[in-house]
Amino acid sequence: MIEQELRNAIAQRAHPMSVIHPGLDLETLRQSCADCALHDMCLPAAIDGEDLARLDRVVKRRRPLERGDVLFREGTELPSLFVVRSGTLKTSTTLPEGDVQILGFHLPGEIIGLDGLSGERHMASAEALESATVCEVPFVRLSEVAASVPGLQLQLYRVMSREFVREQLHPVMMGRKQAMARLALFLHGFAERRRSTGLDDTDLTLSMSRQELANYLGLVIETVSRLFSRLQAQGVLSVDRKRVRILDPAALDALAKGEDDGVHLH
Amino acid sequence: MIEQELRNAIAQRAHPMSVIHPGLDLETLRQSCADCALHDMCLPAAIDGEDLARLDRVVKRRRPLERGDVLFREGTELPSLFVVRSGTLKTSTTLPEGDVQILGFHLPGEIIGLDGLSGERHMASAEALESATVCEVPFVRLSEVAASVPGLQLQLYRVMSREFVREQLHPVMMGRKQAMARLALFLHGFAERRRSTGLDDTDLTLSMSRQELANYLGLVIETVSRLFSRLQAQGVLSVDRKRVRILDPAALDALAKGEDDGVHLH
DNA sequence: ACCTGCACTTGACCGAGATCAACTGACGAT
DNA sequence: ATCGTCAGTTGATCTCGGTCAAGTGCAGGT
Repeated sequence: MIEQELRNAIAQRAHPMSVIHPGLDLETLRQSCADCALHDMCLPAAIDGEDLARLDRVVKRRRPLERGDVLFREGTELPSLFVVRSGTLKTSTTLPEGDVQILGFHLPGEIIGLDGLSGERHMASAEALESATVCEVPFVRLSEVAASVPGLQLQLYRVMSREFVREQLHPVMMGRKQAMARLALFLHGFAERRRSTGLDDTDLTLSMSRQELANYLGLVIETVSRLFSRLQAQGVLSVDRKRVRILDPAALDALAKGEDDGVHLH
Repeated sequence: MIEQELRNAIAQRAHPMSVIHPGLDLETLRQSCADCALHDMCLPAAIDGEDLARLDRVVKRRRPLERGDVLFREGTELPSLFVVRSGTLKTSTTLPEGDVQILGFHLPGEIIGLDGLSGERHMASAEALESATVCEVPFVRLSEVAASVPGLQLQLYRVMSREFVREQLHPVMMGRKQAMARLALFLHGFAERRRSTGLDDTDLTLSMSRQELANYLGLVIETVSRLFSRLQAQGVLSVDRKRVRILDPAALDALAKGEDDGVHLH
């Protein structure tokens, strides 16, 4: 199955090791939307022929990012959408009180920059957590093309809606859940998102720091650390720095639902 | 200033008393987008002439809703956007674990139903908290018109983005803040949203129950009750059932920022 | 006027998670 | 190799908000 092969290809590209070979990335840069392994989850889904070529023309293939590189910063004008092709990025915003809130971590195949689609400016910043590659789609040019390609128009709405719902539900659930359920939910979702792009869903590399993860989950770093220790002690995970292996997915799911974690305190 | 007069008109319409006179609402039903007091914050902003007339043709003016009436339910197909013209509505969704989460309360001038813009089905339910009127815009027809009216297209993106950012930030802040800051933030935002449509921003009628408010804020009902009592004791609010008067807006803002609330415990 | 019911308030207690603080271990520079 | 730094872990204590329980007061029905 050719689609599966493409998925394997992107899986390799997404691996941190791959960016060591610049040749691979140059090849990526030349690639068109038609050949992209992410094709069916990205904007060009259900588009082909001349319409696809028109979309392809407004997509900029950007050069690889290194850890710490900023894709865009809050307040940036002329916003663009970005599609993560490999690596991991984080988006964050500055709350009115001045402290930074991490809004999400973004894996290959995911779209970031929707916060700027009012056409004015980005409300969030995006930064690479490791070596990464992205496609850029300037929003004004995208909406021009979309206006005359109904399929793209629809897919754009669909993608926006998908993100809209995801971004809306996640923090709400986070706010109500116990600390353990939040972490389990995050790990579960992380694994699932990897699986959906054909990556290994049991052997995870958390490219964000404990601090960043804690911030995202609305917890303090000490709590996150304790939770990882507990999950390892219970045999649910094996944790070594950023490398996390899921040993008991069923137990993780149960914890994510806020069920019994085997530690009774009363 | 004619615009101010229109704002006063909508202010009266939004008042619970007004719906007792059906004549007023029938008049509302006949109104076109061009005459609407909400014109400049709604979809037709920056559109006029023939384009506005085309938009007007796809807008259904719905009959008044009573408390408890459901505008749409999760899973509904053929989703529409709705603009609140008077009254208050709530949107809610059912979390995977089965319990209901209130996503927001919606005042005149606000748009709900964006969760369904993938064109498939609504992810949330919307229900009137008191007598209310809304305009309905079937999403498929809106996107047809938008495709050929660049100004509407842009405004649609802008509105979606506005909601996107608002819905994204609020729950995140809620998840991190102390209980008092959450309530203060809610009251502050509520007052501000009323002011933006020309309504009184110190004399609030919270049409949702304590239970609904607690659910929205991620707190239990007892905590919300205690917070109201404390705010009244501190002279920040005067609270009488659903009627809340803001006596000290500055203190409320300070509390919303998570600052000292005058009660030292150490 | 008197129940009855429901929304809300108030109080007593307790536990999950924050805070403060000390410790460990990986990694880079000298 | 040794030090310094910084990320992460672990422990002790405190506190905010949840839980459980009792009390209050408005509203609708007979």
